[in-house]
Amino acid sequence: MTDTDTATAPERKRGSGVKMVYDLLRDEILDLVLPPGSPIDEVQLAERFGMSRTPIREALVRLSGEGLIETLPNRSTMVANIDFLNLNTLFDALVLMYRVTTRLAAQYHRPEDLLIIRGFHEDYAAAVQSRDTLAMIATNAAFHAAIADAGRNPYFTGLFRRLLDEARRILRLYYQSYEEQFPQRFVEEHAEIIAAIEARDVEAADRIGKAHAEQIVLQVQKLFSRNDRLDISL
Amino acid sequence: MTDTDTATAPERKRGSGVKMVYDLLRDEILDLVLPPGSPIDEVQLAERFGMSRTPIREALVRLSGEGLIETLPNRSTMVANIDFLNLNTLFDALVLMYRVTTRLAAQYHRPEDLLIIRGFHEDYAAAVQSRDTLAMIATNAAFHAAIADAGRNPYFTGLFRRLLDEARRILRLYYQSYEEQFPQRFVEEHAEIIAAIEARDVEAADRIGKAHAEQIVLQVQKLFSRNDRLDISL
DNA sequence: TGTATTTTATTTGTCGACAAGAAAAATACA
DNA sequence: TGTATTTTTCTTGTCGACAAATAAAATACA
Repeated sequence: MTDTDTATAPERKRGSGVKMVYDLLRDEILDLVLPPGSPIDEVQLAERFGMSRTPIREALVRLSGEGLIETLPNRSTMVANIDFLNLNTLFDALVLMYRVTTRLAAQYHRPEDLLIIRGFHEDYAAAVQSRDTLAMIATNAAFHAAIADAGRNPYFTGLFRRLLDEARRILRLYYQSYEEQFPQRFVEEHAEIIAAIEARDVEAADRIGKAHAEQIVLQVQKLFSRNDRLDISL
Repeated sequence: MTDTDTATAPERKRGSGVKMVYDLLRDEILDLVLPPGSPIDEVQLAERFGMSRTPIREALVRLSGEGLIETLPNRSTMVANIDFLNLNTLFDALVLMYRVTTRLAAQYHRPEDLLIIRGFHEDYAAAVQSRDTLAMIATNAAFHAAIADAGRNPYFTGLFRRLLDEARRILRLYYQSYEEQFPQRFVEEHAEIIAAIEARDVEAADRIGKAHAEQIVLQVQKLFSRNDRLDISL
């Protein structure tokens, strides 16, 4: 938007353009800076980043592969909509992956994994402390992704990351409406999860992971049912 | 390879090139026509399909997003290797997804889903009858993907499809070495799965799905342990 | 005024060309 | 002969331009 965007990029390394565009667009989509349905203009992006349409296009193909943007043949491309009618399928998948990844982490984690997990745990706690909503959402996702990594199953990790991404967008909506509700509780639950993993207590990890996930799902569902009622009454 | 490839494509619709290349490469990769590690040359593909490198490139980006090809920056592109050391993670994920998708299908399927599922079931039986290995592998994957579709959870379906793809490559190896062993048994198990789904018996679907998956995994594992011993003894 | 048809405008998909990067080949040097 | 350095070759990443496809605007017609 400012002229610094075009000015500050006279030279850049050869393969770095796509990644830069991909990362930035992804963050903007997940943080709802680009809300669902926003049109995406290749030419505009090309001008903004000071590069040709080719690398932009590659980044868009990547994002489309992950379902973050939708593309009408020969016509517009836009940020993927959130399918509110089928949120339950997202929640089902999230709960199962929470359980499975926490379980596997308890089984297969190595000492160095715990350092990383604890790092994100502290980041999340700090974000809660400073009431930084966006940081809370992002570090929460990073925390659980780190746990999944410790479980060492790339297939589960891959799906879980996608689910957490989608959840990021929904949580963003959530925290837009009702701020500062119960994140402290999540901090404590995260600590319990870490303890179960460290103790290699698979069943406890499963149980706590499931409870944690269902806790979140329940709260979000409550929010949406409230919103639904509002929508109807208006 | 033959000159018909370049001759037969003077005109083609606008957005169809990528899909054509994508579909064909995908099949060739999954059927091991292009074995793991095969180099992929953009220019060569462009000549073969009679188009420029741009649509080829887009198809490759897509395939890379699904993990079917690996790409070294500024250097070669090749068919993704099979990670034999971590096959257990694939099997873990497969067994879980077999269970989950069969379960959901028992819960949420509609009458028309059963028609599709039965269709693939018969295709598979026919392939077994005619001892067409490649068709067996492909229709088996299609059968289970159809069940997943009937479960109506796009996240699970997406992961399951990826897993079935990867499994297709492994089964291809398997049937290359030891032909015609026990596919008839699978036909019967498939029939049992359909029955459980139709009866909406969730627990039975889960149980049979799990048993079916573990059956396959066990056989494949047996094969590979046999191969390992061979490798060592040579 | 309302609808059908043509024209324009905008955006995408594809192309051919060129330059950067990395490996392989060739050369220089001990 | 063996190693280091330069040169060449080959492949990829990026660019600017053009044509096809579609939507929007303009026009014709009732």
